[in-house]
Amino acid sequence: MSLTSRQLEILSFIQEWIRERGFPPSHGDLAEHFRFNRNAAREHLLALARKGEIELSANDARGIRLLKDSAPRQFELPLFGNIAAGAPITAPENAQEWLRIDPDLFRPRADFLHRVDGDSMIEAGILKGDLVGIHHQAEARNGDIIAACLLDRRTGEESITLKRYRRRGSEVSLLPENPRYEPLVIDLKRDADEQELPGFRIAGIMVGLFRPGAPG
Amino acid sequence: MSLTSRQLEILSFIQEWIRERGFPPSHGDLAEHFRFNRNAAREHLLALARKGEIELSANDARGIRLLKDSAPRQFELPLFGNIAAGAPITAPENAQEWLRIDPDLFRPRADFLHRVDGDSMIEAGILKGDLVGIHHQAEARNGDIIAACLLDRRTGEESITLKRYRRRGSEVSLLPENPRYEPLVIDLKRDADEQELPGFRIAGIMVGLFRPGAPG
DNA sequence: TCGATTACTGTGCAATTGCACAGTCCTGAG
DNA sequence: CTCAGGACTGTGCAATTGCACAGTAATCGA
Repeated sequence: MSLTSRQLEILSFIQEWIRERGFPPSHGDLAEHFRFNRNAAREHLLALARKGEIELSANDARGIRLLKDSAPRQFELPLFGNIAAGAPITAPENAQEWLRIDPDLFRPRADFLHRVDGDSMIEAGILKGDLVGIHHQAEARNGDIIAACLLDRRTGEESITLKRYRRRGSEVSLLPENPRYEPLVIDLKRDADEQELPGFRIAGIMVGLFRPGAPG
Repeated sequence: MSLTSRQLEILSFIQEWIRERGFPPSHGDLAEHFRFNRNAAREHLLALARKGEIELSANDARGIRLLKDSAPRQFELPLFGNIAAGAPITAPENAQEWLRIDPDLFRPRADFLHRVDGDSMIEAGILKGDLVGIHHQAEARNGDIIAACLLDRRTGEESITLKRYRRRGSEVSLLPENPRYEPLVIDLKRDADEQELPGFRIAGIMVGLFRPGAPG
């Protein structure tokens, strides 16, 4: 039995709440957040329990247990796809998958993983299919490997690409680590003004990688 | 600040309770189980919070969050050093460290991690300092990257090295992925007989890698 | 058109719950 | 000996909380 979109909203909120605080929300907490009646909260919980998503413990305050995916998210990282239209590309609810890798194994802490889809960074030891750990931050130093977020203004689609970062004045170069590829140069002044250029922002810096599987 | 034995009892009970039910116990639940007053429960919780074991959310029913890891070892991998004398090099009790990475993220499952200490595998995208995931198995196919276990018969020390495996008859070649290094060739027949040669066995095959930190 | 389901509002109650305050008993360090 | 801290008992209160019951409205397949 599948969930309605509203029920999925409620379930996601409960998961998020538990991850953040370590204990489930009460009926009142749900009602306050969604701005509905406490009884509406109760009925949603009953529906989620009926559909096997959660288990309710009768008469116990916050007596909610997540049945699916009950592992603590505290030690997991979200993996994001390459392209997002509309919603921000690195919003937790858009995660393709959650991998049980402790974010604190990276320095600084990783906020999400990104799958590398080409061989443009091969000389930095980053192969196609590798999952790179990214620490969310809007600025980078020269020489950092960054997850660059490029916006195609015609389609509204955002994509993430991994490149070495170099900035001179208002000119940003995104350098591949493979002689067969060309650097991408962006003029921040023009980028801010013109509509034809792809919008650019730094999604974060690379803080490590995970490779599931041996190389060829 | 360390816990008293009583406080440890209480903390263990809370961890167990959460694992079983998915939400923390109330003061009353603690009081009922330990057959003491509800206020005694509260004071124990305050003590645990003071000592940094838990975090309490004021006025929230069951507002307890565990701060230190209660993550099951199930989702962790041991990291082994390079050299072991005497005891088998990959015995869990000799682990340098346990890292929270789900062994099942690798295919096949990883049994331990090994830190790469040179650049002999650089062309396979494996850099110095990388942690490679190894699946325990005694045999390998040609082309597999293996963790080779070499025994120095004079000192009794075992060391692990990562190489690509190739076997022709009784001749095993351990091939680096770097033109500046030479292959290591072992004759299995002579290895079994003579005392001067280093003993060789396959500790396992590489099934992935983890790199904490960005490259240069 | 009917019934089922979803998604709510509104009210009320009894039990649960966190918390405050007042005490007791014991142990170990200064 | 004193004093602090741990480990409790006991009481009381206000807020929180789960839950029951009574409705409303919209949607949707039969």
